[in-house]
Amino acid sequence: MSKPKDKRKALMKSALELFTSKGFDNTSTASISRSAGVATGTLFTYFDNKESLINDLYLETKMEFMGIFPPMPDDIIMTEEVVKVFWDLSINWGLKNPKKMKFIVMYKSSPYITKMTWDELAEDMALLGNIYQRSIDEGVIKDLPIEYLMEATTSHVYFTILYLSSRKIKDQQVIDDLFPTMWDMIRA
Amino acid sequence: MSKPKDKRKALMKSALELFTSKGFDNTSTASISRSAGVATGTLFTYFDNKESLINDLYLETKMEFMGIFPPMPDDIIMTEEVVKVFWDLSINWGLKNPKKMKFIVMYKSSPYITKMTWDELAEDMALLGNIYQRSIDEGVIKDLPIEYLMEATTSHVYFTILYLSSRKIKDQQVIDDLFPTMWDMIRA
Amino acid sequence: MSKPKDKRKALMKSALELFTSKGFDNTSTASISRSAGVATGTLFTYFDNKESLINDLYLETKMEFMGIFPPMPDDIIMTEEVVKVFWDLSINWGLKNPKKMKFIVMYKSSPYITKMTWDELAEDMALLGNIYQRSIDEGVIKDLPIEYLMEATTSHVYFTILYLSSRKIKDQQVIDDLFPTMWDMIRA
Amino acid sequence: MSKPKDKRKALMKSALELFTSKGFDNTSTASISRSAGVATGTLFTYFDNKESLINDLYLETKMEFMGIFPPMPDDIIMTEEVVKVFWDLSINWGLKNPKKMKFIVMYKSSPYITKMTWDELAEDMALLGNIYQRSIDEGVIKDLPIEYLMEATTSHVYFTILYLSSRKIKDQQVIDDLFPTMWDMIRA
DNA sequence: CATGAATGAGGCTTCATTCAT
DNA sequence: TATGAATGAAGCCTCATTCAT
Repeated sequence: MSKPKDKRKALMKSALELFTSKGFDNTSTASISRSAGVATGTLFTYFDNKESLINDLYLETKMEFMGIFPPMPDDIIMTEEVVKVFWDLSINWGLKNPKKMKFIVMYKSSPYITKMTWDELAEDMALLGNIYQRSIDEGVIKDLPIEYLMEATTSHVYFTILYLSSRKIKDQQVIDDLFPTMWDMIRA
Repeated sequence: MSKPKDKRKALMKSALELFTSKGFDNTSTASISRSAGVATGTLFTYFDNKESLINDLYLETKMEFMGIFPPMPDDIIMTEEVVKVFWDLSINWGLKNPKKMKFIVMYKSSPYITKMTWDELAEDMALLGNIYQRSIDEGVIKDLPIEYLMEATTSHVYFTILYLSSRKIKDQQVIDDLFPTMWDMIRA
Repeated sequence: MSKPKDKRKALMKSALELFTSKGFDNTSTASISRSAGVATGTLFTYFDNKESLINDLYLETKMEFMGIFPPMPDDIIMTEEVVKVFWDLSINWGLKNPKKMKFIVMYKSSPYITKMTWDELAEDMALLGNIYQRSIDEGVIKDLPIEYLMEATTSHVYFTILYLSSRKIKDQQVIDDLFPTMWDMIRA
Repeated sequence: MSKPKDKRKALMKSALELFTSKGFDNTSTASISRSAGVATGTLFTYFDNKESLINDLYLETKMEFMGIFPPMPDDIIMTEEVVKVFWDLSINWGLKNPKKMKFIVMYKSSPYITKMTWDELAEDMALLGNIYQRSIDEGVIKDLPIEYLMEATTSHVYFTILYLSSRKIKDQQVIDDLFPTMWDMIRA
């Protein structure tokens, strides 16, 4: 007797696997079901439709990723040490979860982003935005549009993870060595 | 009467338009033909198949982009001034050709890259690689893996174009202001 | 409600009907589905593709045909009486199943024969070959290449069925009268 | 400067080649034109359509085949010697023109036979029919329906040619050895 | 909740034929 | 006559989704 939600998890897992290896459109819902060991119809008892599955998968993956960051004091500023902590946490999570990382990137440049997801992203932005603003005010990072800085750093982190992943590099030393590209990019 | 190759051009144009707005898989060959004002079969007199159309479109777009860079002396080094020239040329072409830019990015992370295209890219890389190597040797940029530096800069340029495009910003002043994120990222 | 496999049977029946009346290439999968009263896609839940449908239809038809012959003692020889039994069984089955007969003939000269089917045929041949060899050794049939004799007789039986079918002749008397053309052809 | 009708001949030749190797439906008119070294449209200046080309090709091939038989006295009878002459002529022509032979067989069991061709065949039949009738009356061949005997012999000749062709056998000795299967089949 | 056979719209591609040059 | 680009109907097949069990 399988626990309730077991099948949902299996479907999510298969979906992640297949979407990242074959792309959204070359992955049929039937293949996801098959790979998860459930019937074709079962997928639709857990998700309204394929798009919904993709969005749910994104939301949960994103939440898992956001969960790795420790709570921050309200008045934190982006010093080199602080940014290095984020860098290490992000890169290491990405290297341990390459498919999840790839999925997040794929999703963001896909036509599946819905309004809901956009709102969700905006929320993240708002929180982070404060930190960036304060850091600019303190003169520790460049005085450029906040959105630009946020997205540029995010983008650079993703890029670095993809670079290391594809070369199967896991050395902390390398991660340390690459950090200055990040920090110099934004520091004042 | 229409000039020869007129239809081919129309198909290319429609394809660029539709692929960038709806994605490769959500763009049917029929919709491309319709949008180009030709019969469904006509597309296949100019391209063997959908994949072939995508590859041709990439190759021609890439060539157009590469064509904007002036010839360089063999012993050129990546000083701030030199990098700034590339930055300006790239960003401005990207802003004038946002769809072409988007298409290039889309293509590179799609499953449509064929061996031919990979070889073509490898060639580009080899040429640029020398410049990076010399610059590292001269101590003007960071001593990090060449591939990392090349891809990171490329990625950052693309990101910046997408950022500016989506906000319809065309100011040279802004482009100048953002340049330090690029240069600081790699300079020694 | 319909019994399981009802649709498969209906598809097979329609396929036999259409293939024999219009040929393989002038029969669309859509027309088969329509004629069977199912949706276009349904055909493909029972058969991988058109070729597969044709092969399955052949295999099942061939098995049905082979099933009409009684088990033979291992040392049987092709005397006139024995050959007459085969003649009667074959012709009568052919007259009762003219479409199936026509289909078997069509299939054998089509490009749809796959390796599997060839192997299957080779097996039949091997079994029959022994009988022919023994009969030659005993001097009851002509001493000619076994393959020639086997194929010539098979071909003559098919021809006779087609001849009688197209004229709607079912008389046992006629079948008896025509038998000597067969027997004289091969007897010593 | 090519003679008029040169292209027509080239088209006929390519058509024979392609039809016999790939079948009617897997041979496009474009491929015939290409193989004949003419433009796609040119085929349609010589033939109304594909079907017409097939019929013309059949008619000409059939006439060539019929032309190999020497004129016969009006009161000829099918003695063993006479039949042997037909057998030798037919088989040898078939072995020298395997594609033409194959084409004739293909055509007869295809959906391309039109009324015109049927009429043409009926004419042949009428002429030959007299010979068969006289031979039956003289008691030299079996007293069976004339059409049956005519078609059975024709069919057996075709079969033998195909058998020998596919095994690349050209020995006159073998042809002689196989003759009794033919003669015994019909002789009284 | 789970199943999986069934649906049918829609996608890619082929090809006989036409027609302006 | 000859050309070959252009046409668009038609073919095979896929797949998200439904629904009776």
